[in-house]
Amino acid sequence: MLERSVLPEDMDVSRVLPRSAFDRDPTTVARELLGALLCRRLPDGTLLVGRITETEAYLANGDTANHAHRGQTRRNRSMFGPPGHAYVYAIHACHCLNVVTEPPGVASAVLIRSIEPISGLETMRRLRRTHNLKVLTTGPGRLCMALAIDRMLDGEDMTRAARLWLAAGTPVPDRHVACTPRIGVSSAQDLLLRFVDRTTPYVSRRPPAH
DNA sequence: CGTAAGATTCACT
DNA sequence: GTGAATCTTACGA
Repeated sequence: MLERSVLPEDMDVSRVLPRSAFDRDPTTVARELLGALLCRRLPDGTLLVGRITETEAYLANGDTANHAHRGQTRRNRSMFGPPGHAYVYAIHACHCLNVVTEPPGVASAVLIRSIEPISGLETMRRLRRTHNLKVLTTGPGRLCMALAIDRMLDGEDMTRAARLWLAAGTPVPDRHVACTPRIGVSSAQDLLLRFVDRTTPYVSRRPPAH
């Protein structure tokens, strides 16, 4: 299959999201990140791009699923820093990527759970050791493996567009967005803090048809 | 220092 | 759907 070498007009990875985009409550940021572009520059110059299709918000207050709900530790330190930085942690044998939200001292974040692969697919396939598009980047651990994201990128300032950043994409209209409970967390199942683009197959779990 | 618990994934039934 | 793999972190002794 041919590598897509030129991105579509509305997928300009230089439209970097500014810090103000993340200095807001995580629920709003999670919703608005749907459709944005997750961009990764590898040490050899390879550019990997995916369109965000699934996110989750983790709240600073009253959210026992938030790693920071019992205070700062070595692992979650990044979440207490400025908005727009990455919080990357390891779980089981995988890594998960979050973007820190709200001002320093307010420990909230948005977990990026799935992307639709846009550019750099051959490299992603090699990193993931699969040719199956359906599972290439659908799931927080899978997308981190596909984009070579690990704890080295914890704390990275994503507004500087160096190794890892977010760029504006095509906004996803409300009628295409489903809100569901978060995946893999036992607490707070009553909160609808997961946001999914219902029109794409590139998500970890499809929400109910209606 | 030992142990338990995951914001997961994969192979299987 | 179910269960096992896998491994880092956190926390208490």
